[in-house]
Amino acid sequence: MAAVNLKQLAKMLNLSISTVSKALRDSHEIGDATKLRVLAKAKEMDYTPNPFASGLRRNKSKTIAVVVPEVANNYFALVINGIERIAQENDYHVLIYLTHEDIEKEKGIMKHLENKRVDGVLMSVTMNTNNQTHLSDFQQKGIPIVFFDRICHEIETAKVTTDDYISGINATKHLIENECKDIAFLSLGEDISIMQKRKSGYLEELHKNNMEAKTERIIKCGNDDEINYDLVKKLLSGKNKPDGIFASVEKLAITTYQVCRELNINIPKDVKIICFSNLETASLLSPSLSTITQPAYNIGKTAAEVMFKYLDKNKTYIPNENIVLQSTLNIRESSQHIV
Amino acid sequence: MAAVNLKQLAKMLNLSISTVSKALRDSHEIGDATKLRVLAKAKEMDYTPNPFASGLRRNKSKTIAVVVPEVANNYFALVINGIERIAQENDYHVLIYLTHEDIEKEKGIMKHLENKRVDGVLMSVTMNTNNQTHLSDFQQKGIPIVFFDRICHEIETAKVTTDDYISGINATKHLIENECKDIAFLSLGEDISIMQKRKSGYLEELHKNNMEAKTERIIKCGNDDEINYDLVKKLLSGKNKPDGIFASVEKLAITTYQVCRELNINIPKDVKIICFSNLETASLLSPSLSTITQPAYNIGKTAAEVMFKYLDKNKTYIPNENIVLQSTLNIRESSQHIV
DNA sequence: ACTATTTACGCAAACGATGTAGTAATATTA
DNA sequence: TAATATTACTACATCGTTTGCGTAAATAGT
Repeated sequence: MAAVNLKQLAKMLNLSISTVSKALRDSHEIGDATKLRVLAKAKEMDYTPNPFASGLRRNKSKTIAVVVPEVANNYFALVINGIERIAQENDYHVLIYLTHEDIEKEKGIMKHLENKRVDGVLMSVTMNTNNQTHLSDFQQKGIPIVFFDRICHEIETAKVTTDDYISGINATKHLIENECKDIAFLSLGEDISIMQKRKSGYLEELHKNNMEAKTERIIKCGNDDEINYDLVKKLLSGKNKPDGIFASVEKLAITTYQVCRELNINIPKDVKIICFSNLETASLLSPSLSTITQPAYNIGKTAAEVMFKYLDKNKTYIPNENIVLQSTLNIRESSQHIV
Repeated sequence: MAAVNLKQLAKMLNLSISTVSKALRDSHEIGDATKLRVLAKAKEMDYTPNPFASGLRRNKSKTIAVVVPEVANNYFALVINGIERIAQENDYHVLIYLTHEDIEKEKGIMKHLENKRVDGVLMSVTMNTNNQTHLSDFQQKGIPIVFFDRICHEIETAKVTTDDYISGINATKHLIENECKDIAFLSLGEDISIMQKRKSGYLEELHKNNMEAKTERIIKCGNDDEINYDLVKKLLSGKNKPDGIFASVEKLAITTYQVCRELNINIPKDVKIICFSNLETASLLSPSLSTITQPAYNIGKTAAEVMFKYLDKNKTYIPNENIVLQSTLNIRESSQHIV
């Protein structure tokens, strides 16, 4: 019942503690016969080393942390899936922390992690993270960070993102090709780089098509669904409403669907919609939702792989590197012009 | 930059290590003036205790594990959300492990956790967990488990579930009231208790209405989406098809929607559907999906609260307790008879 | 004034694993 | 055969905290 430790194993085998320890770690200092005896006994006794003792001694936690805004979100859930897969393969454990888009919570979490509880952190910052001192402070403590998607440019490390600028262009272009003359952009916050890029793509494509980029068409949504609902409702009320909507994140598209339902606005006839999304049921919605889909699972997998590449080498410093994966455009009914 | 430890703090303050340690833990053995000095210096130096050292010494990890089949699933994601909330409140950390419905992986994970890496485990077993020796073995090591939703009856501990039997009855009753004469039940595996209960409710209600419960109407689906697709396709092909479907989990309802789309079967005219689901977009599907919705966030919250109730008291043994929360029935288009 | 108690602190032994340095015994080489 | 190298092990200090015990000084009790 009670877990055996090295001391007890050693006594059983009439060996010293260090011999047992070395035998288990397959040290060249130990004879083959002894190694076999030790291994057999360890297996019999179901010995597994105490993670706190070895963590303390070796200054290694065999644990990484994932810090994300939320988990009840197809995108982040898939990312976590990918991370967990790689972590299991590397015999690592995964701690999860949710910021709920609250920068104060993010700061608190990073403070909590500073004491070497984890060997590395994979993270996507909150929509409100406009200051990175808590992140650079953290890095100073010698724990590496790898960012994905919602990255922090100012921090020197590896960053895994998707081709958001191109995707922004493509989505906008697609709406324009489907006869949209007045396209609104639903943004989540405005500080984070990913939003800047998506918006830049949108603005660039408008410009290219000699379409006016009106500031009132850029809606700064936030973390409160009700406020977002009102913002979108306001956008779509009255006669001067857009005929196309580019939602920068999934939940804003869902909100838009709900608003359209309330206001009896027909998608795609009255307004066309496209958004970034990993929604499984996008094709089953009414109407089916056109999406730019990020390779979420692979983003998680890649971020974790980069992290382990350095952890394996015991390198706590990760040089700047931008890994860009491609999103795919899935055209469905919500964005298509009906002839 | 480098983290300070007690020894360094002690030297700075001209105190012994133990005095500093006790001061920080607010021991009555230390004078108030000294406490203040220590606290101030600790704050100044940004001291935070090494979790491995104190974990080793106190045999406490301040960490719980969540073991679930998957995370890219609205239900489990919400549960994790609830758990994480309570964990943060209790100053605990949350490790996450995914079994992907693989019982061997589940066993491996439990083995990994046996060495006191965590103070407790919150879990939902895989659909294939028909044997609980790895779980009772785990419990024997003195680490408490709390089950939620996919519980293991044979293990004595606290279990948080929903009223699945009643929900099974209500869903079936609803379909019958909407003119269904031949209702199929899509099951996920058959071993786990939650499925038994949902199925029992279904069978009971059929019986009550003098409807035949044909075994070929109980479809045993599994973890492979393609196989499930074929099973459902077979069910809905040919003339002898059911006019009602009760899907025991969300993903099987989605599969059914996809099959119906391929086979040009009209929901709800040709076949009515209801399922257990936490899908945010249920009301936006075409047709909108009737669901039994479990209070996922609260399930996670409750399970975590029960766990901490015992962890706080340093009790590793949790007596049997069944906490049952209520699901809600959300009737939408997919299950309604059109007059 | 002398013992008993309280206060405020330090010493040192854990916790369990790891790794360096040391040591017998055997094997190799000049 | 003596000097050297190798093999196979053990002893011990260490990682950073916690905590039981000891103790000197201050306070209280008689």
